[in-house]
Amino acid sequence: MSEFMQGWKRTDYCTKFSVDDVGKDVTLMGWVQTRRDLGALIFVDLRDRTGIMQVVFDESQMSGDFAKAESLRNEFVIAVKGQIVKRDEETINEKLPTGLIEVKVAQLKVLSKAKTPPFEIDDDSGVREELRLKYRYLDLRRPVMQNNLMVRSKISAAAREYLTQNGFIDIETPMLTKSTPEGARDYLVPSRIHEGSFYALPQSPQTMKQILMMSGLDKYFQIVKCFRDEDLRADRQPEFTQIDIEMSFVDVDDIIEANEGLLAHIFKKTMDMDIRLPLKRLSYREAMDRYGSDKPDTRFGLELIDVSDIVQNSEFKVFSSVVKNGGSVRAINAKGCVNKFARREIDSLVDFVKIYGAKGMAWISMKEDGMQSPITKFLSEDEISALLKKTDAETGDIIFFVGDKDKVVYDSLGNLRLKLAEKLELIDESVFDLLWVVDFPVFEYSEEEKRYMATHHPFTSPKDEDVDKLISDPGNAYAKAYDIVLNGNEIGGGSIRIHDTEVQEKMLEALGFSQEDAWENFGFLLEALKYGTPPHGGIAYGLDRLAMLILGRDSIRDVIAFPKVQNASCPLTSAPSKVSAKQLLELGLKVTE
RNA sequence: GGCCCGGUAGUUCAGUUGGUUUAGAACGCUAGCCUGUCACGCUAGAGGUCGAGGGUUCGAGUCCCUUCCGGGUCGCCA
Repeated sequence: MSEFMQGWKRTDYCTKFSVDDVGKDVTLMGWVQTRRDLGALIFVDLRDRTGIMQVVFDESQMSGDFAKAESLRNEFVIAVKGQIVKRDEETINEKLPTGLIEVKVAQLKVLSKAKTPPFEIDDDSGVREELRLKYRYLDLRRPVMQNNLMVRSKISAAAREYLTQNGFIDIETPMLTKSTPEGARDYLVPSRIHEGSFYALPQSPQTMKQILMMSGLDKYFQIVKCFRDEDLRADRQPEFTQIDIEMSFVDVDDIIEANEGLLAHIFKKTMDMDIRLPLKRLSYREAMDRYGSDKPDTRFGLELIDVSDIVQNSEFKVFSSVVKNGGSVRAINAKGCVNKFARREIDSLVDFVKIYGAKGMAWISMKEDGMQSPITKFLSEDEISALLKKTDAETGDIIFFVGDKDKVVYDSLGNLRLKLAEKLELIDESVFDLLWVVDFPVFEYSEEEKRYMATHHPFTSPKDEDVDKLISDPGNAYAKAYDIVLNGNEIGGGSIRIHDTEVQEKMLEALGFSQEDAWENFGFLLEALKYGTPPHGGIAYGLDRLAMLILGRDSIRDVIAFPKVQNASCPLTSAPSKVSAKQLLELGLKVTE
């Protein structure tokens, strides 16, 4: 049976002692990391969240407690009373920060025994994640995971500190709220009182924070959980945390400026890193044309080159027809890669771009003994030399070409660019590359739904000069929207919102809402707009993703204490689960097997 | 929903062309010995439905089919 504390008080964490404390009587508590049993002498590495202290049990100097010491096993929770002593010269452990000292134990309490854990609690255990998540409490004992959560805590503390000091008010918004069309699928919560009706968990507090601006609260922030019932990814969870911000009487530059201050504060406080302000800004158009992505990683080159004009009248129909149909042909020059990619690897890159909808990928390999390419035989000499000139092709290079609709070209080459950079190890992992992408289009055309969809969301303000284009020329309307990008990852995004009823109604009309639907879904917002709305806008950061990048992790799950796996279940609790017939009946739901 | 990768002692893995015995190794675990270990050491030992089900075969961890689980990704994520 476990022993009890019985008045024992922990003097301090295991690593808070040094040679200055030699001779002191202390009480330490923690977990048994390892035990080294030499017979009449037992060493235990005692672990807590700060690290390790070696404690020594010497049979000749302990009475009944020595038998207890012999029974200790890994992950037992113990309390020891003893004296800090200096280690002999030859027994100093330089690997431990506390390696100059140890605790000579006089008394031991076994506060809790432990089963043998299913995996070892150390940093380099490459244990199946499934198992780690099932026994998350053991996984979280690992120093690396404890550090992840502590750094995450520092990030949110730094954000809270900066925002509070700059006059932002922390306001909570409801978790049980109204389902909205557009955007992600909602998590729904059935109402007991209103049979057949549902609350939705918020995808973001978007409309609420706008209403707070209409309420005159001016500067708002919240570090808040959001929910989206969509498929998971390495950097996407169904519930995640946003640093959500909104300000009144501002335009794009004001928000960007305030957020650069916030980012600088976070990087300073969490990593002691100074970031150079103002940050780079790229327009959406430029980002797409140069990098094929609206979240470009600009830590390396391999930029896209538009060669549409060269091939638009070519006999090579694969290229000329896509240009005539409004698409484009673009290229990436993989400098000096002729000898790095064998034919088989080029073929696998061709397969790679097919993931993104490309029907194929052409290439010209600039070998020393001449060009090798599946397409040069279809092109005229003039076309070939123009292509080589425009792509700056030299001996040793491989030029890749994709011709298709712009979206496919951007997706394929944008991702090929990242793939090449990874294969060629072009990325300096120690660099933090922050930039703004601005001037997003208001709409994207959805082939699937045969209508325009909001690139950002339906409350995003068009640029002042593009208001009239919402209906007349939606494809060419640009928005006061911006994303903040870190190393090729979108870590936040926002916009100036529409603060005018008429513009908001036009926007909803352009998105295909009837007057009636618009009012049914967003009536509360449309009505509120009419009562005096300040120009306002804001931003929301993905805290999990930011923490992941700052910590250099590949998975968002490593910075979330209790994440869900790919099928959106929780291995620890087994959520989601069946509920009782009684619970279902109370909701007016049918009970089925 | 599609595509790709994976699942073999508690853990991480090896397991050749389908055939050497009772499917191995390391770590972990159990027991014994050990007063200066810190990757403690030494000795002995336990531990397996090869994810599951079906099939082919004289013979399946290995080949085929189905299925479950995990990871990555496309679609999706205003």
